[in-house]
Formats: sequence, structure tokens, C-alpha cells
Amino acid sequence: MTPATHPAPANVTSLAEHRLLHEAVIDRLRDLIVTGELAPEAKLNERVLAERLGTSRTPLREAIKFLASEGLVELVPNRGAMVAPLKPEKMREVFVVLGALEALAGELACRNASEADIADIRALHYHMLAHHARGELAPYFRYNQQIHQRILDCAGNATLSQTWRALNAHVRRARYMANLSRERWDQAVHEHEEMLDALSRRDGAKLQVLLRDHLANKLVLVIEALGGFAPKENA
Amino acid sequence: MTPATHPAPANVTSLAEHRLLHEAVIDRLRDLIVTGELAPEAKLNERVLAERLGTSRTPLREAIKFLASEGLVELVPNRGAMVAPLKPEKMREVFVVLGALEALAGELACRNASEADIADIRALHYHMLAHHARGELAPYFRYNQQIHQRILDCAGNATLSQTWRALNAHVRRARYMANLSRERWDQAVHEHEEMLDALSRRDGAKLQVLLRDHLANKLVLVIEALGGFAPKENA
DNA sequence: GCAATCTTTTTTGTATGCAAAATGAATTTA
DNA sequence: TAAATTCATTTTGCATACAAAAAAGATTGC
Repeated sequence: MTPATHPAPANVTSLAEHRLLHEAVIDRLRDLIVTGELAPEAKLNERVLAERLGTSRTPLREAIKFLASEGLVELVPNRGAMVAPLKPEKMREVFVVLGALEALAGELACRNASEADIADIRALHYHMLAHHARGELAPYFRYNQQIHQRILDCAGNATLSQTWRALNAHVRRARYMANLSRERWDQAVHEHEEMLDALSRRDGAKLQVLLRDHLANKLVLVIEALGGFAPKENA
Repeated sequence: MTPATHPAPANVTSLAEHRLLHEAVIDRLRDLIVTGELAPEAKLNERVLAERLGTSRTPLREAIKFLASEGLVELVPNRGAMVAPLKPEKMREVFVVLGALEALAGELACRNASEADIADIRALHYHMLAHHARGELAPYFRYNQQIHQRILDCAGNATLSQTWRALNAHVRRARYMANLSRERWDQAVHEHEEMLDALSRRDGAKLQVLLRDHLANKLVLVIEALGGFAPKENA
């Protein structure tokens, strides 16, 4: 379902599973940026990075260009590249666009998802609940992301998925900074309950609203974590 | 307003205006693909293309990776790259996503556009009308694209603009094939009248619907031109 | 001591070289 | 003749080499 150039968006550790080196470098580098191991605005020294990734500069530079198109790195003429800054204003923009994309996905998913799809998402939801109950943040996030991903997939629009994935990388990056209060965490889980409910009833209009609001709430957290100001009324 | 990596999306002929070669190659190659000079599914022979663009393989390969992320070229492991196919199903996907993005842009533009912005768009609109009246297709399209671009800009969300721009490249590519009947052309112009009207009244809800429908109608043309079937009910 | 200029070093941007894979042609075999 | 195999050519993928630009450091002048 995903294009050949994004074979494994998740945590890629081994380079061996990839046929091509530069594709492995793309995934590895994206991972370094998303996890924050390469901090925002960090300069990407090609020699150093290539050595760290066990490759030469050529595939690395190709990967950098690819990620520049995704917006995760910024190219500075004659000065190489740097990890894209993580500015509140940029996050606000990304969340607004993601809101529209997820709303669309929700509507389409309500039409196109099979009952088996919904059952799968429900299963993921309960896994997520379990980790929430135990206060296990990392696995919670993993299932959380998977749920959103599955909803996108159910929309049956690969281009939508692809676009969402690229923008969502920015959100995942910010997520490592936002520290979830128990209160806000409970609320997020509650929102997920409602989303699953709307999907089950195939109430596309409702799901749209829920997804948009869910993202809007997430944005507030991110903005707080980044030390920015409250978002404008339109989230 | 646009990122540094997309300095001139229009017809770039001279490479000299660019500081860096690989950025020039990106724009030049994108142009070749969008105009159809490089046909869909055409194989990108690195040696030949590099010579044609007056460069070596290295910057070309970097440009190819960049455009692969935009979806205009597809990478085939150990077989290089090819121009992305122009399939009806893919177009359907792109139009659906673009519909959501333009709807969002329309809503935001109604809120954020200054009166001067709207006046500018109105001016573009009348230019477009003039070319429509004279049956001049190419300039008509140019102003048409500019209007949509300006609406996006007025939304005040650079990420939205960027995302739209990348997807819109696919549409521009298809446009060169769709031959506009006079009847359909008149209708498109009428739709633009309504859009301008809604924007002037800052009726975001209305503009959203108009933009979505406008795109849906355009999709029908593209699908016809590609020899595909009618779109599904959700456009 | 500080600023400005020159020099050295590092880093980027591009071209080229080389090995592995793929393509295509020629030959063999059924 | 058609299929399969082998061999030659081409093409891709990666590494390295080299030149121009930028950054860092040393030197001079005030």
C-alpha cells in the first residue's frame, strides 16, 4: 500500500533489510530527526554523519535531498543542510493541514472500511487502553500512532496516506518533547473512545469533527512544550 | 513565502539564476515532467539526462531523489528512476486530497485575506476572463493557476501552500492532456465567478464547497482524457 | 586590545571512477 | 523455430577525487 520508497517508516535499526543503501539512509536519518537524536537546527556535517551511518557522502546527500522535500531538513546553499527548526508557528501550520487530512480520512474511512478493518482498529484501541492503564507512555504512543495510521489506510487513498505520513513526521518529532499530564492523557483516551464509536457507527461527519478536535488539543500540548503561545482560534 | 528549495516553480529555462546546480536541476526536471516533455513512465537514463541538462550524474541523482519524494518520479531499485505513471486512479486520489486542501485554504483565505489580496485576485480573474473571451488557452491556464495559487497564499499557511504545490504538480501534468470543450470551459469560468464572489463576501463555507466542486469537475475532464472511467461518487 | 586582513583548514558541491546488477545480443540446445 | 544459456555492453549504485566556498585561525595594523 505504501510506495516503494517508504518501505519501513518505523524504527529501522538494521541497514541490511534494505536493498538499497540510500533508502536505508533515508529511513535511518528520518528516524534520527524524528526521535530528536539529531536536534532541531542541528547542522548536518556530511563527513561526520556519513561515518556515523557507515556510508559515504553520496547516498547521504541523496537522503538529505529526499528529506528536504519532506520538510524535515532545510538546505542552505553552500552551507549544507540542517535539521528543520521546530517552531510553534510551523507546528500550528502542520496541525491545521493534518486536521484537514485526517478529517478527510475519517470521512472516507467511514465509507470504505470493512468490518474487519474496524475490528482491527478496535483491537489496537484496546491495546492502547491497556498501556494507558499501566501508564506506559512509549507503547501507548506506538498504538496511538498505529490507530491513526490504520484510519488513514482505511480511507483507501495512498496519496492521502503518503501526504499525511510526511506531515505526521513533524508531529512525531514534537511528541518527544510534549509531556503528557495524566489529566490530558485521560482526555485523549476519551477522545479516542469517541472516535472509535463514530467509526463503528460509520458516522463520517462526527468522526471528522472528533479528529479535528483531537488534533487541535494535541497542538495545544505541543505549543506549550515548545514554549510558544496559545494557538489561534482556528485549529 | 515559499521555502528556499522551491524558488521558481514556473518555466525555468536558464540555470544561471540558481546558486546551486542541483536545485536548478530539480526545477528543470520538474518542468520537463510537468510539461510532459518527459512522458509518464519514461525511463530516466542518468547519463543521457545529465548530458541534456548539462551536468554530471551526481546533482541529477540528488534532484531525482527530491522529486521522488514529491511523487513525480518513482524509484525502482537497481533500475534507476522513471517518470511517475499518470493513472486515473492516482489522479482521483490526488484530486480528493487537493479538494480537501483547497477547501481548507478557501476557508482560511476568507478569514485572512486583506482587501488588497482580494483585489489582486479579482484583477487576475479579469485577466483570465479576457483570455477566455479570446479563446487563448495557455494564458488562461496561467492566470487560472495563479488565482488558485493566490488563494492558497492568502490562507497564510506556508505548509499548506507547500503541500498543495507538490500535489498540484500532478494536476498541471494532466492538464496538458485534457482538451477543454468550449462548453466545459465556460462552466469553469462561471465557477470561478462564483468563487470570487464567495471570497469577496468572505463566505468561507460557500467557497469551500465551490472549490471542492470545481476540482471534482476538473477531475472528470482529466479522467476522460486519460481514458479512464467516471470518478466514484466522492470527489 | 581590537579590528581588519590574510592564510590555513574544513566543508560543501560537482565530477569521475569502479564494481555489481541489469539489459541485450549472440550462441547453443531442444 | 523457440527457449535457454552464455557473454558483452550498458546502467545503476556507491565511493572517491578535486575545486570552490565557507569557517577557523594567525598575523598585521591601528
